[in-house]
Amino acid sequence: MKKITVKKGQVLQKKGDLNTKIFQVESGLLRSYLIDKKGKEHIYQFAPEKHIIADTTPNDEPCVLFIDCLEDSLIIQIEKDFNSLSKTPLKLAKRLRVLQKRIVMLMSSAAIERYEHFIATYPSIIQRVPQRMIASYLGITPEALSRVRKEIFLRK
Amino acid sequence: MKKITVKKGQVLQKKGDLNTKIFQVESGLLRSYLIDKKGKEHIYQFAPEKHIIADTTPNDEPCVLFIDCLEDSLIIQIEKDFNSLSKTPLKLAKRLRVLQKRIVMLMSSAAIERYEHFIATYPSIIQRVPQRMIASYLGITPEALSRVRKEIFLRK
DNA sequence: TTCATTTCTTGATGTACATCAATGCACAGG
DNA sequence: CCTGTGCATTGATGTACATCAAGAAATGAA
Repeated sequence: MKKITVKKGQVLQKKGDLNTKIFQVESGLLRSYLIDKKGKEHIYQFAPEKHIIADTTPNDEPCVLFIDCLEDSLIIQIEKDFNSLSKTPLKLAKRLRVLQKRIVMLMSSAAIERYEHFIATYPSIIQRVPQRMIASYLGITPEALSRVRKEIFLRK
Repeated sequence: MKKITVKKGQVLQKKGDLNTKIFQVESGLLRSYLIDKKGKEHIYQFAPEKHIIADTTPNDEPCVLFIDCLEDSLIIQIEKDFNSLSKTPLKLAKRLRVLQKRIVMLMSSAAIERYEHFIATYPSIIQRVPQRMIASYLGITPEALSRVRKEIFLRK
C-alpha cells in the first residue's frame, strides 16, 4: 500500500497485465475501460476522489481492463489480496451496489434514461470529461449521445 | 442465519421489500430479476448450488430485484449486515468478478457471443431452465435467442 | 390418452442505435 | 496570425435486435 502521483494520460494498467492493484483515488480522476474485438473502447468505470477502481481478475490471470488517468491524480495503491480487502467491507458493498445499478441500467433502459441516470448520479463528472467518454461509459456512440442531448434540450 | 426449504415457484423477495437477506443456495436453483417500465422481465442472476444471491440495496431502502425459486431448494438465509459479510471475502470477490464479466459482456458483445459465453460458463443451467429465461438473462428476447441458436447450429 | 398451457420457432415488419461521411468549432503550438 | 488536432453535431443509410402474429412442439394435469 503506497501513495503515488500520476499525470493526466498516464497508464496504470493495461489489458493482459498480471497481479494488478486496487487503486483508491485521493484526488483527480481515473477511468477503466475495455476494448472489444472491433477495436472499440468501452468505459467500465469512472473513479473520482474517494472512489476505488480495480480489475477483479485473479492475480494469476491476465486482466481485461485498461486503467488510465484523466486528470493529474494522487492515488493509493493497494495489493489485490482479498484478505486486505476484507478490512474495507463498506467500500466493497458500495462497489457491489454500483455494479448492480449499472447492470440494471444496461439491461432495462434506453440510452436516454441511462444518460439521465448518469447525470443524476455523477453531475460533477459531466464537466470533467469529454462527451465521447460519457457515451463510451453508457455503451453508446458519441453521435447517439449528441442526439440524446438534443432531444432532452428540445423537451424543455 | 437460518436454513429454509423452498418450493419451486416460491417468491423470496419482491421489488420494494426492505431489509432483504442474502441467500446461499445449498441445493436447487434460484434467480433474481427486475421488471422494466415496459413491464418486461430481465433476469439478473441465476444461483445454483453453492452460489449466493442478493439484492445489494441498503437495508433501509426498497430493493429493486425480485428473487424466486426455479427448483425445490434448500437455502441458507444470511442477514445483509456487511460486517458478517466480511467473513466471506472470497465469495464476495467472486461475485465482483462475475459482475465485471457480466458488464463487459453486455457492453461489448453481440447476442450470439453472450450466449456462447453463457453456455461455456453455466453449461448445466441450460438444461434446467426454459430458454426464455436464458434470453432474459442475456438481455434479449426469446425469439432472438432462438435465431441465435439456429445460426450456431447451421454453422456446424 | 386428451386437453390446456407453456415453450419454441419462423416470418414480416418496426425501431433504436451504429456506422459513415461531412461540417463546424474550439483550443494549442508554431 | 494561421494551422492542425480533437471534439461535437448533423444527415443518410445500415443493421441487430425488438415486436407482433401465427403455428408447431413439448409439458403437465385430469
